[in-house]
Amino acid sequence: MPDAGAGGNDTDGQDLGVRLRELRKMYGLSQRELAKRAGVTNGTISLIEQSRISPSIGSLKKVLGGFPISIADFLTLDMSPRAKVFYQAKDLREIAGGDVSFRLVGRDTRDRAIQMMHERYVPGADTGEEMLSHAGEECGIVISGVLELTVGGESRRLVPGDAYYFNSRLPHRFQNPGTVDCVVVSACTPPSF
Amino acid sequence: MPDAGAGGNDTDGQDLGVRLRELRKMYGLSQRELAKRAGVTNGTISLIEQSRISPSIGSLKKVLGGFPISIADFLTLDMSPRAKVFYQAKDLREIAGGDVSFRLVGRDTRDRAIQMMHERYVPGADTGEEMLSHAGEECGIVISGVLELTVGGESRRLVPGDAYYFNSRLPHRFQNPGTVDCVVVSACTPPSF
DNA sequence: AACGGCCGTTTAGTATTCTAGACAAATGGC
DNA sequence: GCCATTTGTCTAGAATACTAAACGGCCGTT
Repeated sequence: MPDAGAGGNDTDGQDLGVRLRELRKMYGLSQRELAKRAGVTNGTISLIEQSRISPSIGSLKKVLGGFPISIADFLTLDMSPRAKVFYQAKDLREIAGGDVSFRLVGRDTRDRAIQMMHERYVPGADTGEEMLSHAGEECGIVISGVLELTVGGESRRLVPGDAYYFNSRLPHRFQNPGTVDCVVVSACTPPSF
Repeated sequence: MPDAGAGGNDTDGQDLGVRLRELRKMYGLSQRELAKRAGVTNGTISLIEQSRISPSIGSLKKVLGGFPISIADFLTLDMSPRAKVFYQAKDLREIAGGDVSFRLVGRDTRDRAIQMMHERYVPGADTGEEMLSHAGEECGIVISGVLELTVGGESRRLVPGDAYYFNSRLPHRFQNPGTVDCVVVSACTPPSF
């Protein structure tokens, strides 16, 4: 009887099986539905979710092929229920070390992997509502103008100095409801847009 | 005889085996040395590197435990021989889409995961030479002052407008050789510092 | 040449994963 | 209540990963 000793429960990161189960339920799929998509059997899904086996890379890749997320993104996925999304200007953290000082968005920056850009939204700009695409995180600071941001159903109007941080898997939408350009310094993971 | 069909060669990303081999050689280890560190046998390493088997998550985790890199970082690792490191100011790419326009550092931004900060180096500042730590990427733009940057033995003096992009596994060092503060907008992956 | 040592590869056997199918519990119609 | 579906779990057998030990190749020394 294969125990959890060999590789059943992850020693360093989270439990792989539990995360798969959560991810599957987030997509509202049954084990059999996912199995069919992924090209494996339902039993395999069950065993993995129970952490009774340590799937091969090939199998895990097949399974994760069932929904739009890469294997690396899955392994680094943060399953915390509801991370902070919106930040007031005063929430921006000012860090001052010995010789080096800097400002950064968000408080707990560990386990985050992002890329920053300098964006400009003309009045009336709208990115639409799509894009669950493959995982990733997005954050940014409003420099000038007004930005209407909708994330996972929750909507906010951000003014200069305000910032945001959310997981790209959540449906999101950017709009400029104002009459002047909206400048945002933003950042996101690989696929960008 | 197990063929490469089941999961030997990766269908989407790069070849996992080749990457492991390259990574191992970058650290100057033999298969047996790595096997001993990782707690597996040399044969396993050989088979994986030849892509004749698709290792289990547990095994791959053990193997990668041999050197300081996480499994997720390994899977997203860019193995291109010598990616561009230094960028002239004119090399910064200005992207202008329909409603959105932005400037970003580096040309091929796919498969990059970074986080940006606003740094200030006082005259004489020096980060030292350590920090291979766990993987990651670093990039940045010099805003004002002069930044002396050494990456993998190669050294450059960057002035305002210049930028850099390199893999954190390479030994690197930041210095301010000037008499005034040096301001840099930089970005890097999780561990930050 | 012959030896010892280290290298990557390969092979036979064991351990594990994965499949196909059966099982019990929960759900929804009628 | 009863049937039909669907759910997650479990079991026997096939397929695969992993181990332990060998093999041939290469280099430096004697």
